[in-house]
Amino acid sequence: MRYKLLANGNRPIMAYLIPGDLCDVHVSLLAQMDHSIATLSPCRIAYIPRERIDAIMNDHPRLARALWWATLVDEAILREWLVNHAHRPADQRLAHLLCEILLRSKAVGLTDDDSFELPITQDELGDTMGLSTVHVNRTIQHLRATGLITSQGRRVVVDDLERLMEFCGFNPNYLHQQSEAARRR
Amino acid sequence: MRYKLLANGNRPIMAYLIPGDLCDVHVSLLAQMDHSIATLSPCRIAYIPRERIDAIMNDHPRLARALWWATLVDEAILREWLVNHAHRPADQRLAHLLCEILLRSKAVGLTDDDSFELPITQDELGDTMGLSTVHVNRTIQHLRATGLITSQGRRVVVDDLERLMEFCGFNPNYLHQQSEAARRR
DNA sequence: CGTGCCGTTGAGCGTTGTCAACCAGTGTGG
DNA sequence: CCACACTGGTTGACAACGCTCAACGGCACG
Repeated sequence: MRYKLLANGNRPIMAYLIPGDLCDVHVSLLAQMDHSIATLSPCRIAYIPRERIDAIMNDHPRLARALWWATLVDEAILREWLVNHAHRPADQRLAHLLCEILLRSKAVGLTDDDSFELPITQDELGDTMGLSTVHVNRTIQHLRATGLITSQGRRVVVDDLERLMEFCGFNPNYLHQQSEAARRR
Repeated sequence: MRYKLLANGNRPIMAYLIPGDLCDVHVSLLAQMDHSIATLSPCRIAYIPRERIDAIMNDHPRLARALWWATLVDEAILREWLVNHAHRPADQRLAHLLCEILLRSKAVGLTDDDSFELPITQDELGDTMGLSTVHVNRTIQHLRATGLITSQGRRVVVDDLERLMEFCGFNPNYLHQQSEAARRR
């Protein structure tokens, strides 16, 4: 995850990185890091030396383009989070976050029939959505009561993805998950 | 500004573009636009054809790098907005937004001794920060009463920037406004 | 002199936060 | 094997922040 530490004791979480995501191109381009990165579960991490990125920029314009593309997708996700945090009530906010995690996990083959492992505590969900732990808990119960999700321990099951997306106004286009062919038109 | 239109009638504003900002590199890289762009005041806009961007990517790695850099700064700003929207109360949220607009305007020479024109209605500020117009109004009055800002019509005057930044916990590092020399280290 | 936009104010309500406590599961050391 | 501590989830009561609804005033524009 990406996070910051605030003077008031809050620890806002600003992004979840799932397997396959680039996490740190910033380091080679920006002079200083403006946030921190931490793991929420055991991770395997590939290290790409700065010189390698430089070399790609110089000699491989198509790869450079792809890297830039990845940054633009991250940006799109951030914009959607912004919308989600500031303009939707807690229940839709949580539902929206779950939809995104489900679709992104699915894209890398980490789901099992619209159910997935969520290695995130309710406290961390609160830090992500700007809600208190208590309210996150009640919101989860609300979604369960409405039949929108089922959860056993860390496993979240979405029985009817269409309905969940409908509930929170989820439009997946911001994830830009089309095939490369479609992307180049 | 960048904005979206939601089914529930909201119109979240996700970014303000000030003179000199790139507004639309997305078009040449992402297959579809996931948000809209509109002007809040009269603007002069430079159009860069898609082929020109392609050419830069292929033949001018240093320019390509600079474009990518600009994207990363946009991303950093989005992250900070995310923090601001989800983790600060209304008064600090507004103060933080004003600090950012002031610093970004100052960087392009649009300020006059820590005062600047803000061509944004209270309604639009509400759409930006996820607050109702009424509450934005009361928040502005609160900042005025505390002596943190003065405003005459569209003009906002910050008498004591240090104090305003202190009030909202503003850390300007996310704007990455160092000189190019510092940036390359 | 109307019309419309923007800012302002008041009253009442609802969502969410805080505080405090309790419970279940898990790992640890005696 | 059993206390013990610790983490994460759950619940209740109450307060606060921010929203909605409704109305009004100033100002620009035609």
